[in-house]
Amino acid sequence: MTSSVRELLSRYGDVHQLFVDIDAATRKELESIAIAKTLGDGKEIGTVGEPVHGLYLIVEGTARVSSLSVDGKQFYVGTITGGELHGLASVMDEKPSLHYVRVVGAATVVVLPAASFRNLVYTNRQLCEKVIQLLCDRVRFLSAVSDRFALTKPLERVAQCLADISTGYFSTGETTLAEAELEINQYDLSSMLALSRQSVNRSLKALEARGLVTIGYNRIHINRLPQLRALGRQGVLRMSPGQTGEDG
Amino acid sequence: MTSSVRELLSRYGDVHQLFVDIDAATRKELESIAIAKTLGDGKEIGTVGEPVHGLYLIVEGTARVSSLSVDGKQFYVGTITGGELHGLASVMDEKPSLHYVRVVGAATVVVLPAASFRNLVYTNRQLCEKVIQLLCDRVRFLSAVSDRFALTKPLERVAQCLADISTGYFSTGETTLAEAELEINQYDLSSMLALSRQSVNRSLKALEARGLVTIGYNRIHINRLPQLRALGRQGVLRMSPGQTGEDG
DNA sequence: TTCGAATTGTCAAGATGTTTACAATCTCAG
DNA sequence: CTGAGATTGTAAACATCTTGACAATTCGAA
Repeated sequence: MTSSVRELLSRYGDVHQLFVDIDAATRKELESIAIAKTLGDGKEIGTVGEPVHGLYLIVEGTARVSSLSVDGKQFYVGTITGGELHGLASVMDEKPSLHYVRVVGAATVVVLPAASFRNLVYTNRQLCEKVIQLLCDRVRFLSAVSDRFALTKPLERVAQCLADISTGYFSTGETTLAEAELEINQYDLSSMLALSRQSVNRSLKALEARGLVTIGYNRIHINRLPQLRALGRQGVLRMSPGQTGEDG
Repeated sequence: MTSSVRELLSRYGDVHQLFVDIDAATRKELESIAIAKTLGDGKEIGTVGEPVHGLYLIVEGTARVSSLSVDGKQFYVGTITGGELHGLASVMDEKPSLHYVRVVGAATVVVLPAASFRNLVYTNRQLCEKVIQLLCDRVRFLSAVSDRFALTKPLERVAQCLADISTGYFSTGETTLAEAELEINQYDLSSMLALSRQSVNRSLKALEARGLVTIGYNRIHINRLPQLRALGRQGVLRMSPGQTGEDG
């Protein structure tokens, strides 16, 4: 079991920030408390209002994150995939999970049991710094999400949201890539933006007309991430003559 | 100077969670790096995009927190007053401030310089636990803010927002009070809800008609916090016969 | 007390998003 | 290859929010 964990962590370890630039001893400690699991489709690794068992690191596969809204409807928050975490805040403050997190298809995860992980964090400065850094990242990300709702026009909201997703939803977001391929359908997008699917479609069409994105089936290709982000930030993007609709 | 800090912290120290339940030694360490300042009206203690000087603890007075939106307009985020902090995430991750924070009137603050504070945090387990706890609180709070925007109907959004403010915007929020007095005008409220002032007014009137709030000049009195919160959570609140409009 | 700026209360017109409905397209299992 | 289900594309009717305009109220300063 433990050997399997080590194998998994060494194979995918550097994918997550938590394991980057830590010394061998710390890594060994993490490995010693970690438990590898294979989870089937639909398995919930987090339920709103209930405590989490530990910090989940998705190694392979994906998990869908959603939140509860009025009248019990769930709305889409995001998808975590290989190298991403769930449950850090809940593990550290011992309070209930903020989201529903459900495995889609199947997933291989590494679980760091809550109590053991907390102990490690508070006795290992490296890890402690990592955790604080990750929580700060989360604060900044969530701050950006609320700011997005100040964008009252659907077009800007959609643009900003796509840009955020492209940059990496649960990561620090220092990417400078110009393109990205998002696996998301328009319904999910609408539910995370508090817009109707039709409005999202309209906005997407407008973005496509400007050559910023290309709409696919269950996917959206981002052609010009910087411009997309600028659209969200600065309101209406005025195209300079000559960069009109040369999308591939 | 330092004596003034100690005096201030001992007078208001327990107001903030950061100073609750810490031993004398830790407190002394905090006091030794702290700097007391009196800031005049309009003084900015945080500017979006610029690094923060340190962790600010408001001792007396208030500071207005706002954020930048499209086309440079600022929108209201909240007000921090006695016993509340600004700049924790920025101090810990050494990244720019997330908000504009401007003193209103005048304020007495205690500043914990960024580098010294970080050092202290990483060498003092008690403080470290506090900081992680506070960051988790922030994550939960911001999570609630984004969730609020999933409430598409103005009435629910307004209700939820008022409830959040009443519970204490920058605190953990375990209050069980039924009433509260909010010093906020309808314009600020509209800007934090991404609604027009007129819509907010309409919703407030509706809430007042149900006896949940009482509208004042630059203030809103919360008569029934639990019901207000329930309204946000459960959609439409159906009144049981007999509890109609007996507001003061 | 009085004046003036700020805030709140309302209303009609216009803009915009949602709803409802249905067609077109895509994907995947059989 | 085919058919069913899921997803995307569109349009009209409807609901609702915003805008703009102005009156009423409140509070503080003169």
